[in-house]
Amino acid sequence: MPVFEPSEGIFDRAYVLSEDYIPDVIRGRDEDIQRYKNLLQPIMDGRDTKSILLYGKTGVGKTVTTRYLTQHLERDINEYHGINLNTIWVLCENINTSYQLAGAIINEIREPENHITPTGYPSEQMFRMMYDELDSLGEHVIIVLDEVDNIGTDDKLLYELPRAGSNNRLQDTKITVIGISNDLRFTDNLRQKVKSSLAQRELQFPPYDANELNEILRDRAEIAFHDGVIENGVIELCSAISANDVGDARQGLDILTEAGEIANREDSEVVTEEHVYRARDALEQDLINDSIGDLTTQGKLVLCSILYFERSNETPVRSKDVYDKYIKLAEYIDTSPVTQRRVRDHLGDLKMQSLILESTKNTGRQEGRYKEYKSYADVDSAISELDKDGTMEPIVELLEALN
DNA sequence: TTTCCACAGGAATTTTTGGAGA
DNA sequence: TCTCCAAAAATTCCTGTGGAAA
Repeated sequence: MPVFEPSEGIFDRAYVLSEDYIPDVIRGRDEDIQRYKNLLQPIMDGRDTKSILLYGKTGVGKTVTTRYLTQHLERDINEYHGINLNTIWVLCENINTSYQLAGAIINEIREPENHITPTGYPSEQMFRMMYDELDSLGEHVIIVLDEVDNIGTDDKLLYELPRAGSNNRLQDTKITVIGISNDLRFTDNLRQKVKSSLAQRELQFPPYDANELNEILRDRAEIAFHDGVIENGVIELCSAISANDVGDARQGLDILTEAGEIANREDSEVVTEEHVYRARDALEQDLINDSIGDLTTQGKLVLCSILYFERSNETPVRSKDVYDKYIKLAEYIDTSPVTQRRVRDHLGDLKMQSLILESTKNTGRQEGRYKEYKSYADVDSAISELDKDGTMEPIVELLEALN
């Protein structure tokens, strides 16, 4: 008996809904694509190119458009000139220094068995290895730095990389750097010399409106699902939810995919609006669970402290009391507690991840100014997620006992 | 209008962790 | 095993904040 069998049901070609799928037609971006194409044309003509910085909010088509154009450029330049154009795609999501970026570029070029480790090399050695790898590719290379705004103030490479040819760091390879940023004010925060190197040409992608989202989702749904399985109003609802948020097509596609999977699991023959609402909630919960799973032990302890007060109906709770409880919980599992200052940082991180809510109180001379916290995540779900980490088991039992 | 409270959080520094290479 | 290296986590020190009370 096989363990897995092809799942039948409402999906026809589900991969069409994935992030990696590049459609034949990019909707709602005609003018942007033409301008982008003009900036890449010098590569086709064998002329020097400028670095390009593309920015716009999440899910407005920056990545898919870049993939679409670089893929066509690779094919066309090979057909007309017999030149091999390499595109190196680096997702800078977890990269915040030039050192880490150099390591990521090396690993993009190398085979997995030759990947390097993220630390241990002197900086200059790391940069030299990166330029050697790039030079070994020869001809023309496009380096796409997706979510480049994650690279903070350590931006040496963002300045150097676009100038690598003119600075003789590369002998045999020409490179073009494309930066993609979700932060509309990214260039405002760049040092002038980095800006003039990385963002010689800029392109901004505006958010999609509900009609454009509708078109995108409908196009994909027609291929991804069997005929007639999407009930009237489902596409419009997915578009409306994502347009109402930030005009994010990725979010709309994720909700549609999840709604389809829920319908599939329940052997439903159609995807309904109710599936869409449940999909939205499930995706939100997944995000929270992922955030909890990624917390350090100290971060989990701080969250446990707030969950303790939540279970005791004593929220919102001020930071001082969170710290006192945190100390007790740390002792409870034999972990050395960190300082109050550090716990404030952890509270800030938990707030950033939408796991807790924060409000400021000020009682003047009486008790001064302080912050209060309560859980934003569903308490039962948060506790069950914490339960997956064995080290938190005694505290999870304590929290369960409060129920 | 000034003082005071209790933190909040920025900046600099130190410690810890994990990896490379001799 | 030891030294070097970079990143991340944590600590220490300090100034800033804003509203009620004086």
